Amino acid sequence: MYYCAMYSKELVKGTLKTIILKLLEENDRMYGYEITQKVKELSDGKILVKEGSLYPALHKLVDDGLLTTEKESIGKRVRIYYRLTSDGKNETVSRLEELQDFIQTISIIISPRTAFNV
Amino acid sequence: MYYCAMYSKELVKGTLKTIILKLLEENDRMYGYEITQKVKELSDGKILVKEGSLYPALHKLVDDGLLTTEKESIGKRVRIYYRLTSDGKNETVSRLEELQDFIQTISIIISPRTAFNV
DNA sequence: AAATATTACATAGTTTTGTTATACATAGTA
DNA sequence: TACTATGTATAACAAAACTATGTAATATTT
Repeated sequence: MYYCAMYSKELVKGTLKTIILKLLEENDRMYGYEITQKVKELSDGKILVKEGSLYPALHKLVDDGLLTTEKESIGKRVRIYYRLTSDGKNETVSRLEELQDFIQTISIIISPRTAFNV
Repeated sequence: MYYCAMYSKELVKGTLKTIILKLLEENDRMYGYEITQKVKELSDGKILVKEGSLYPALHKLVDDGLLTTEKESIGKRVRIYYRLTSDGKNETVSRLEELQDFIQTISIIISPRTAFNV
């Protein structure tokens, strides 16, 4: 499982935590594997989150007080659900605003410019 | 001078080389300092490329055969112009396509979803 | 019944990328 | 004189994600 199958590694960097926060904003609570599948689905298989990326990121978000965890037993298996804290909700909003602004800036830079519109 | 003044560091990562290539695609040849100023201008001061980011990136692009250099003396000062090679032109096109595709994917992921449009 | 794939979490080691800080040097301005 | 702008350069460090690996339960296929 790869965080990036279609896109070069560098390109995708820095968006994972924001994506996690965004998904938790609209899904109340999710567990790790569920997040990987949701990203895969939404990106049409173009972004495949690896465990080696996901779990460190989730643990960091918990350490930073943005997420809380709830352990749940599914048969003999343990599942760890993640949920946004109040701080996490605020952080999600500001990170999404930043990402949207960044996308707009990058779009301007890489959009074609000619002698007419410079 | 910072590569990222307004945006969190992680977010901006991975786009610098593509930005450099794009600027050289439309400007025939540019020197380092000129690139930093152009990015600053186009991003409205939101992306400030640092020397420590720029020159290693430029050298890497030269090593990879995507750019060639031309030294020029301006008074007693030496200025190094960079220009796309044939490979560099091809690489620019594919990198721009990839970045545009990626932006679209990310936009889908972070766009609001409700019970109505899932 | 055995083999394989999927679900589910976890981490050590490495690589990539960019930043911070610093260095050298010329030219213009307060 | 000191500061700012122009101009190139690199060593040391930090952040982020990847590769590879490990454990283990469940479901599916052969």
